[in-house]
Amino acid sequence: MAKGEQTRQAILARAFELSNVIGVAGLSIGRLAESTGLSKSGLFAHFGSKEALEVAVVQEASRQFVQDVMVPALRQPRGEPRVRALFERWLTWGQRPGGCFFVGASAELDDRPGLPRDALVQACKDWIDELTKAARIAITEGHFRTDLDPEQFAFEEYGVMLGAHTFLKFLHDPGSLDRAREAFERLVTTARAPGSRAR
Amino acid sequence: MAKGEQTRQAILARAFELSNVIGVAGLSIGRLAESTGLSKSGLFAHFGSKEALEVAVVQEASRQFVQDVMVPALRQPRGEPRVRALFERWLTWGQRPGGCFFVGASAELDDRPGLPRDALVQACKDWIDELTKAARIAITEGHFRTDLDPEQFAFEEYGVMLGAHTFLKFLHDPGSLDRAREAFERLVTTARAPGSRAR
DNA sequence: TGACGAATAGCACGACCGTACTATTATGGA
DNA sequence: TCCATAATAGTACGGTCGTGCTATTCGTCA
Repeated sequence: MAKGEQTRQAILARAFELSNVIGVAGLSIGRLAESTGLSKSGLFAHFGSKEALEVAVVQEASRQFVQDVMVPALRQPRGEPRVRALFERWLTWGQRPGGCFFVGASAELDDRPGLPRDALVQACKDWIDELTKAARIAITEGHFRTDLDPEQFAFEEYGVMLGAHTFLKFLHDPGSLDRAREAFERLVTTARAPGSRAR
Repeated sequence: MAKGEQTRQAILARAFELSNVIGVAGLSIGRLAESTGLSKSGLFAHFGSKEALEVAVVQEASRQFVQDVMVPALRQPRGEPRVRALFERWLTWGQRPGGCFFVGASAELDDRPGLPRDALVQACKDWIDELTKAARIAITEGHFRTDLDPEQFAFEEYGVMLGAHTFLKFLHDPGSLDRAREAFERLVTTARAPGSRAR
């Protein structure tokens, strides 16, 4: 019983690595089988369908994202420090080979309805929700203006992340990270409460 | 002689429509042939390879983008009005079915080196260049701060566009356009020269 | 240790892909 | 009008895809 779960996890780890580079849709069962040393049918049996495999990959990506980005960032103090931690942790996440899994997968799945897309949308919404909540907390903590719209803040922050990903992975612009950080600073600066200082 | 060019153009127009929705990579010669009423081999003969077809599609997209977005916007007065026109024209362009071709195609091709990718990178760089130049002109016109970094401005503007695309086409957020406009307003506001007023 | 069930492999299938090669039809200038 | 040639169709091939069915190997518990 344990054996099956163990290989399944190994498959998913490899599948996530691969799809981070070549995309969720670009992932094929044959190639994944070859890459894991399993037979095509042996691997297939673990998921039952390509679609189920894709869903599992999205969930594996979410699991790793929560572990690597969310949890550490949420350990930071409430308010601006936490907002900053979320952004910086994402920047690191986005620098793995292939860039941010979710940004890449979003573009692939946006016109392909189905369970994988649904799972991905949920993951992204959760992330944006977290960004929004962090901004809201920064308001209650007195770090950000009381009339700041936290959802708007999250939208713009997400846009900076998308820009960072695109400039880095697509345009191969070496200044991408610096530009993203500067954009983030401008975002935070205009969000600050009058009298609140950088931290 | 004219006949061939004529069908080729018809093919490309249809190919652009299709790939705007299903992606450049998702486009297949068989499906495109069926959709245009040609035979697979008859259509193939016009391009010689799938890759050449993809390059042609990117060029067709660029052609339409220049015609629909760039040219009209560049007819606006130099400075902030032109900056605004570029953004608003893009918003309209991004609302066609499938969203902005370039945003979608960027994610598809970012990990697939080759001529189609090169053509796409060039098109995107041209666009970002145009955004940069417009911001630079706005500085010389006295609309924007003299210490504004036009490239940084373009980066952030591009990020807003990416956000608009993602929130609209992937997250299906109906407030996407308003959020994008608000983000753009914040961008322009902080870019303005002291004493320069909204126009 | 034996046996039962889970895990994996082997193989075949139909579908679609891009791309040759050849045949047919349409076009446009002499 | 005729004919060279461009434009299009027909057909076939090798490859990969997802997936079903059957056989074999392996892990685990009585």
